[in-house]
Amino acid sequence: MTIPKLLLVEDDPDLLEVLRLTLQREGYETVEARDGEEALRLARRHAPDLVVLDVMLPKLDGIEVCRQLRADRSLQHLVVLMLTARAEESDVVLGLGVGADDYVCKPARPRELAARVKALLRRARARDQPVGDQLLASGDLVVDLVRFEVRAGEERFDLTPTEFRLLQTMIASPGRVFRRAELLDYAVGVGVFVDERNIDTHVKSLRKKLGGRGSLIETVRGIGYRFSDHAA
Amino acid sequence: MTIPKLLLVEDDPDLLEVLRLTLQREGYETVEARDGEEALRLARRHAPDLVVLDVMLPKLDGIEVCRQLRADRSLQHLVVLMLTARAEESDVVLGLGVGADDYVCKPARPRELAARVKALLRRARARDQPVGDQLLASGDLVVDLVRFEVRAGEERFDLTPTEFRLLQTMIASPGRVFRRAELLDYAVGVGVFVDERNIDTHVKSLRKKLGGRGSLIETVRGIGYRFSDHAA
DNA sequence: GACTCCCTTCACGATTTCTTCATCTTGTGG
DNA sequence: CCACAAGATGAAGAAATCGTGAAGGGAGTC
Repeated sequence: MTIPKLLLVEDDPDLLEVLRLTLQREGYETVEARDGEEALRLARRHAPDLVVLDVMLPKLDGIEVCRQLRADRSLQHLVVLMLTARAEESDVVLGLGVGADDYVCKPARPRELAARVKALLRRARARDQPVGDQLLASGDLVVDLVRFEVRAGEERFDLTPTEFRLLQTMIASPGRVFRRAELLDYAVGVGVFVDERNIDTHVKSLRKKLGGRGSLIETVRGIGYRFSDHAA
Repeated sequence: MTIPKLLLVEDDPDLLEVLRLTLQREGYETVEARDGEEALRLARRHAPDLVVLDVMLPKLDGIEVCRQLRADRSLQHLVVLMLTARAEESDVVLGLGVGADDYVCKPARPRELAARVKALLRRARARDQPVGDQLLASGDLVVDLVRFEVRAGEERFDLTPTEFRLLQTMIASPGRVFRRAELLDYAVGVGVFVDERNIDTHVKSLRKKLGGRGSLIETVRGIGYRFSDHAA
C-alpha cells in the first residue's frame, strides 16, 4: 500500500510543469525526464509504477522508449500512458502497438489525465494482486476485506477505516512487531505527516471496540505493537 | 466455463495487431478477419462468443456485416462490439441500430477495450442462462434483467438506466462493499471520467425511489456502498 | 423550439472520523 | 521504593466524508 510513483517524460518545460502539478496534487510521487534516454535511465533507476510518456521526444522518441521499456523484464509491471499530439492517429496506433496501455491526446486536460492515471493504477494493482487473500483471520477473529468488516463468531465490530486498516495490517502477520512509523504508513497513509502517537489513540479505540479480544493487540514497549500469535 | 473465443475484424494490420495483443493478453482465444466477407465466413465457421467489428471495412462494411450476423439464427448468441472512428456519432447510431451491443471509439484503448469485452461476455453469459438466473433478488426485492425493471411484491420501481445498473451491480453480491470507482466502471461506464461523488447522487436518487427499501443500500463510510445481506 | 428526462457538478450543513494535547498509569532500571 | 520514560486515556478542536437540494447541460421527444 505504498504511494504510487510516476515518471513524467516531456520535453516542453511548460507542459511538464502542468503534468507535475496535476499529478502531485493527486498525491503521487513524481520523477521527471526531458528526453528519451533520460526516461529509460530513470525508469530503471526508480522503477516507477506508471510512466506518462510524450511521443515526440529528443534523442529517442516515445515509441522507441516504450518498446525498450517493454523489453525490460525488471519493468514487467510498468504501466505506460502515452501522450500524443491531437489527431495523430498513427502515433496512437504505433504506441499501442509497442505496448502502451492507454493514451491521452494533447493538450491533456488535467482532469482526464488524473482520472486515467488513477484508473490505470487501480487496474494494475488489481491485476498484480489476484483474488485470494480476501479473508484474514487469527484465532476466531476474521477481517473480511470484501465486506469490509471484522467478525468474531456472531459478533461484528464496527470499525472506522483507519482502525480497520490498522487491524488488517497487524493481523496479516501475527506475532510480527510493527513500529509506529510502519503502522502510520499502512493505516494512515504514506506521505501523511502526523504524530506517531496518533497510532496509540487508534490502537486504544480499536482495543476498546474489540472488547475482550482487545488484548490480542499487544504493546511492545519501546518498539510498537503486534497482533498476538499465541494460539487462541 | 470454457475460454471465450473472439473474432477480430479490422483491415489495418497495425490495429489488428493491437487488438490481438490486447485481448490475447486477457486470455481470450482469437480469430482474425481483414474484410467483411471474411468476417461473415469466419463467424459462421468458428461461432465465436464475441466479435470486435471495425465499421470501415473493405468489401462489406461493419454495419452490413453486423446486420447479416444478426439475421443468422445460428449466431443468436453472438455479441457484437463495434469499433468506430472517433467522433463519428452517426456510425455509433447506425451500429447500435443494426444490433451492435456496444461500441468503442478508435483508436481503442487496451484497458477500455478489454474491460468492455469482459463486461459484454459476462452479460451475455447471464443472458444465456435459464430464466431463473436472469432475476437477481435479495429479500423481496427483485431485479429483472430481461424486463429491465425492479419489483418488490406488487410494487414496481421506475429507475433510470444508471440507477438500474447500480442496483444490479450491488444486489448481485449482497454484502460485498463496492468502492465508488468500481461502481463508476460498472454503472456509469468504463473509460468515462466523472467525479466519484457522482455515485452518491445516483445512490440518493435510488434510495429515494426504493422508498422504505432504500435502506438496503448501505453506506460504508470511507469506502463505498453495498447492498445489505442481513437476512430479511 | 419548448419540453422532459437523465446525468453531472456543486455547495452547504450534519455527522463521523482523525489528530492533537494534557494528564494519568504502567513498566523498568537503579 | 523511587524516578523516569513510555504508554494509556479522555477530551476537544480540526478535518474529512456523506446526504441533500438545486442548477446546468445534452439528448431525445412532441
